[in-house]
Amino acid sequence: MDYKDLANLIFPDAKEISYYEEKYKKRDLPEGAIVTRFAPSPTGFVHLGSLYQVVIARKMAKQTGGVFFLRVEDTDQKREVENGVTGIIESLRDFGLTPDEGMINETEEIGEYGPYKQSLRKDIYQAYAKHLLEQGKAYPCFATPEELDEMRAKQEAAKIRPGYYGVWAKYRNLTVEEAVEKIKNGDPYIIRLKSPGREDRKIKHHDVIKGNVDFPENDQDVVIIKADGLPTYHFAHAIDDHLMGTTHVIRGDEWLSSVPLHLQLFQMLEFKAPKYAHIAPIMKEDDGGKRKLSKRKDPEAAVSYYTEIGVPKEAVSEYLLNIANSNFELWRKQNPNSDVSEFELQLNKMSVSGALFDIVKILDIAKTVISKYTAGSIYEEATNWAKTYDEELYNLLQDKEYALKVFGIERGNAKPRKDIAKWSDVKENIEYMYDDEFYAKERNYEYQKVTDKELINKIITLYMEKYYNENDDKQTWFDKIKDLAEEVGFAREVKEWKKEPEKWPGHVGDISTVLRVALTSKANTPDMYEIMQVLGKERIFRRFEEATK
RNA sequence: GGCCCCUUGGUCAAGCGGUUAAGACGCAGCCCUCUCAAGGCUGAAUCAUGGGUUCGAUUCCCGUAGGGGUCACCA
Repeated sequence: MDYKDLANLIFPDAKEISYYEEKYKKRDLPEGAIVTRFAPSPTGFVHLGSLYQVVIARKMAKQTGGVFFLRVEDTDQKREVENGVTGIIESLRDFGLTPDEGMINETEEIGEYGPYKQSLRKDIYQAYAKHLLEQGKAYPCFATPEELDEMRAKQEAAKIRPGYYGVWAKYRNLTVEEAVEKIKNGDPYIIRLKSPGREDRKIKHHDVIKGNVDFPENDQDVVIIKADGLPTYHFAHAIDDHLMGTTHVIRGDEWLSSVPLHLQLFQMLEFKAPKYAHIAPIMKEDDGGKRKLSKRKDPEAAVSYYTEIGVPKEAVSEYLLNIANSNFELWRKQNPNSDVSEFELQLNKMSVSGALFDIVKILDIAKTVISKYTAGSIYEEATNWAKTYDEELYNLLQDKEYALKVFGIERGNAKPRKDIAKWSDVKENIEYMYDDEFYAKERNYEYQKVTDKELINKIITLYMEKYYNENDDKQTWFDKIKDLAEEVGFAREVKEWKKEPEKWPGHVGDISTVLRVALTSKANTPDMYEIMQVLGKERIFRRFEEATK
């Protein structure tokens, strides 16, 4: 009896690996094309850190004419969540990050290298496991969980390196006969790699992001096929990324320490190893210290958070790109209107240590992004957001023609307004432009500098009776406010007043503030002339009359 | 604890043996023919620490401290 007999006993139906090697042809791609992937567990949850990886992986593929695919890693049934795959795909779509191939919903997929769901690839993994068994590069291990616990306890007590390796690898050197007997006897087992590594030898690894990193060789006989017949992550990674033609494995740096194992696996399977790029995690300040952004503790760790508060998807992507390559910011400044696809991302320029997450900066980017939208796209996006998240706003926006006028205030010019960072800001930004809302709410007329009610009423009345003309252009309009200021004894020009502030009780700005507050019940608003244009004479006068009561 | 990685202003960071140590967010002040949001200008603020190497270290080497990751039949 030899290894072949053992292999046949364990996996009698597995195909030859040549079958798969031929089935999955080398990808026909241009020179330098990069193939990347996103390989989540189907939990339905997408972490900001995962989105970060996706932004980077997809961008690298796109900018080199390569492929970015989605593979579902569901080899751990405990992690599975109902409709988890759909949840992930939808989250990615919300950010405009659709994969070129892979799963497209819970059950369907596109692409020539499938199945893209690991649980459906069981026969593939078993074929390769059989191949290793045949060569004596893997073996069945009969250790029970209790046995392993006991071993670990002993190792811990003796303060030696824990794990299944060397002399501790109890079933490593069983003869084929002994193994066969145990199997025939019905003893449960899993398949382990027979690691040829030695802990006292170093391997050199060049990581695309981390640079040169030296590790001891892997000498652990890791599990490659579990009791349920499914592979462990490590084994699946090697098989899948080989067969699917991944050129660059871009993943979180919690995987960095598995590199020696992975490299060993590729070598033992006689595969060409991919390049690895290990991304530093996005961190969060936690009383003085840093820690990874946490799914449980931090709402902003979930990408759905940004969709919910209505941060535009480009803003999130740009922020992430900015963390990835800080020269992105400079590029954006020089190319304010270029598409991000024109920016060339460089993996080797990425930071090796984790950046603290900065929501303020994300919102700043969002403001700039939104400021470039036309009134029309703001209307579309805000309405779309409001439909699911804010019914009141959605109702306000029903009169599209009017909403467009409101959103058009100080927009579409060279220096557009920059006051909306997220769609959830919109309502309070435009509410006062709607009469129903305006009159329904309690109005606090805080006139700032001018406090005398008589004078306030005089200013408003004078303005209505003597100065307001709906046909005035902006210059004339403002000149008239100056005239009004003069008439009530205020300075015409702010500058003049600043030179000799004791000469007048106030300046034209104070007068226009009175009008602004009377009109909107707010001390700060966008350009008052444009607001008045949108409101129209009748509504303006009604508001003024209301204010003088 | 073993192994691996990291350390420039409050934050993101450029830098790669000689620089007045970029830039952005935030903060403060000023300016901008009405207030805001912007925009412009100005300012405060950084090389963890101790040793080397060198004519010269933020930059190279070693130690220390601090931080992060990892040590599963989870990914």
